[in-house]
Amino acid sequence: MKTNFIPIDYDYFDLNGRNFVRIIGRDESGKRICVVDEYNPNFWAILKDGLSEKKIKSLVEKIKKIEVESGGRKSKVEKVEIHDKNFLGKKVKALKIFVTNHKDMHAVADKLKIKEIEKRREYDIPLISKYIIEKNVDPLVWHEVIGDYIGSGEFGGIADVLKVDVCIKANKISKAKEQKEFNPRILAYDIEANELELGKGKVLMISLYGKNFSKVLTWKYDGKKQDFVEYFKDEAEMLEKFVEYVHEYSPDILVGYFSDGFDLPYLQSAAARNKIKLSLGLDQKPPTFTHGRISSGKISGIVHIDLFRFIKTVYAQYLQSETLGLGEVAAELCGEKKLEFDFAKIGKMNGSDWKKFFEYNLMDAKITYKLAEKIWPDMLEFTRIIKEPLFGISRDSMSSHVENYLLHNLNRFNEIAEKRPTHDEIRRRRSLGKYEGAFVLQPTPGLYENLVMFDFSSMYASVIVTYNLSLSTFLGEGKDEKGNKTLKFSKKKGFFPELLEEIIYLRRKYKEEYKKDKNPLTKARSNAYKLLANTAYGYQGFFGARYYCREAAMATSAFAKKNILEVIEKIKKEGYEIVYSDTDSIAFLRKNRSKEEVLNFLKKLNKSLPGIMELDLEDFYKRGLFVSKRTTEAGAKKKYALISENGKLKVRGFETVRRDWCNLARNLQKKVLEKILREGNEKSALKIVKEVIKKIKTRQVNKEDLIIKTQLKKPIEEYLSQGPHVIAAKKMEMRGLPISVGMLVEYFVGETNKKGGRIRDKVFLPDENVPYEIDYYLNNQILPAVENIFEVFNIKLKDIINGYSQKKLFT
DNA sequence: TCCCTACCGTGATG
DNA sequence: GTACATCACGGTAGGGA
Repeated sequence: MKTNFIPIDYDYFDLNGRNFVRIIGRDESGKRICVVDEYNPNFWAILKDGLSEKKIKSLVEKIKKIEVESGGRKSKVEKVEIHDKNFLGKKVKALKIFVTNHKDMHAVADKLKIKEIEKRREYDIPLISKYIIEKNVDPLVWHEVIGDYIGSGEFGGIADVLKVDVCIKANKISKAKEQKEFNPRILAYDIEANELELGKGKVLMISLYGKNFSKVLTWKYDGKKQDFVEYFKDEAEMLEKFVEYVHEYSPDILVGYFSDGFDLPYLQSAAARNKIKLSLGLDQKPPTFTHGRISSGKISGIVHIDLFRFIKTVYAQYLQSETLGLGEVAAELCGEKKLEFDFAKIGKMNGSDWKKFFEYNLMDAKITYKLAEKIWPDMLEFTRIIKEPLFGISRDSMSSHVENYLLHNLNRFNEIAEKRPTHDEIRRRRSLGKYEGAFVLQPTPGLYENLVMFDFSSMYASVIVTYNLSLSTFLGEGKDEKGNKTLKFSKKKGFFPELLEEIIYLRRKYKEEYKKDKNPLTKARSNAYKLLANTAYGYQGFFGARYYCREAAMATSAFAKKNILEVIEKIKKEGYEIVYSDTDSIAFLRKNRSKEEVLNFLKKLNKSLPGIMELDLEDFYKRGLFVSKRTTEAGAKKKYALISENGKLKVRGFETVRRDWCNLARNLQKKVLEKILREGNEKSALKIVKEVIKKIKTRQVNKEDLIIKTQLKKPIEEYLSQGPHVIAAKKMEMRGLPISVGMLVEYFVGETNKKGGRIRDKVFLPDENVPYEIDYYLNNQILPAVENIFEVFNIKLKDIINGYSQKKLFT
């Protein structure tokens, strides 16, 4: 038989000691399909230079005899092939060694620590990745499969157990001629429990939301029944119905928010307590959880996605949200609002409280669904570009994404993959310490007019490409004419810079396409390449990378610095005044020159840049404000505010954009900056400050504007320094409130009977009925937020706050 | 108890 | 352990006067 299908989930199983890949997908009519494919596990043995053919032949014969046995399974070397390959850009002779079972490759590799073999590689690459690389069965891409139906009892009875429409043993899989659109069936879920801690409480309700599908399941009968809720006799019955509904809906993707850390393990433990099986998998098996710092919940045949994890690694840097909670993220990305619910009520709820609770729970499932739909294009594009299955794509770190992209493209260079670093190697790399990073120019404080900002596009990536900086092109240390130490890199293009050049090229191409045709897919594609390009530099400096090269990372930042300093000199020579520069951007004064002149100059500059380095116009700005540091006269770096010609504000580094300052200070600072930038002077801004000072002194400020939020970054007992937020967290713990690493701790500074003293002795939780301390908010929040801004205009705000220089107020 | 400084810790920039 | 270095700044810890 022959059919088109799209691979969604990958797994493998053993039969008679051999590995078979099991792909779950859909065919073009939407039927769920299982494709079983053969895979012959293999790894590489790179031979020592200059072995004679005779020697190699006898070595091959020796290797062919290797057998290992572990856990009742026997594996042997099935086949050995001799290949001409590249390793880190160098030509090598290598043996491709096929082993019966993937799990025994380590054991076989261990037996090859012999003098003729220089290195053993690729036994540490997961089977599914190797399979995709070798057989080109790429995830979320349409394929044509030719094969035979799997009958009852065949392949370990796979067709009897799996809840799929068709089961096929593949004979040949190739790319489909036509790439149709693919819309996965997404089902979102969310649970509520009476205790947050795993294993402690019970699951009170479960909500499900999908296309034309909306359910709330519960076993709580308090008050009158709601017509949108399904009631069950107990928790166990509810859990069983949940499993049934999941199978009925038949999702490709089951999605939750923080569900790796909460919902799925909670359901699993509730099922265990009730002595039932949470048989969510297409093979009727319960979810499994990978070990690791954060465990990942895997459901066989259905891709379980914890949206929070994908958003955290891939999306977070582009979000304005101060936390990555479902409410804030969904509000920003899809304009969906969470409902309100007072969790303090749990335990003493009446009928209408329950109704609210059910609605709240369902709304969470609904906005999770909407969010999943919204970011589906990004997950799809990431999957197609990196070629790893969706399950990993939605959870992997950025370094893994870069690395997987490399691994899936090495074949084009006939390259054997480098191994993962060992623990010892990681320790060594980490012990090397920091190397010199970017250049930041110290600005002179002041209010400037008519600024121009240039910036390099994907600067570090284009430096890597331009100067060919990578592990495989690193030649070692050398000396320049003056005898200074240098790092040498070969002229011959390495695969890393070459792939990166392609990424940059594709990024530019898809960015243009997006400009012409603004749709979520072209945007997601362009964005994925941008992220890869931006992370490539960090990857080479990352201690856990296969292609770690500290020298390449050092050289990248050094060449970047050299280039930007040269451009700064050229801009100065042209007669402009430089105001600021950080890493890849330069701000300078246009003075009386026209924009055309500036743009022509930019063109001229670009012609002088090496390789693929490219300088862009970031924008023209009407005004810009730079302030001094708090304690010295020197200009502060990474702290400025600009207003563009169409009136848009760009605020960087100021307290306005820092979430660990109270809203009163942040909002006031923002208003002050805006007034000054719009009006070109400080007059009306000063008025606003005075009003706020008065409000504080007369206790007219709402407490919510005084709350300070700080993240708890580690368990409280690990803190050496008892800062205010640690004290607040301790207070919460004493009261039995849930605290966890990563949460935002909220507190305010209140009045106590002692004057002065430590802040931490005056920390109160938001609900404590204590008046706020006027002096603290004046001197530690408002003053520091605006003092330096007014100093630019020679106004001493300290005197005004303390009421010394009343005369000055009215000048 | 006051004052100074080193260090801790968070969260920003690019 | 989960891309990099650079920077600002509040607040505590801890020693000396």
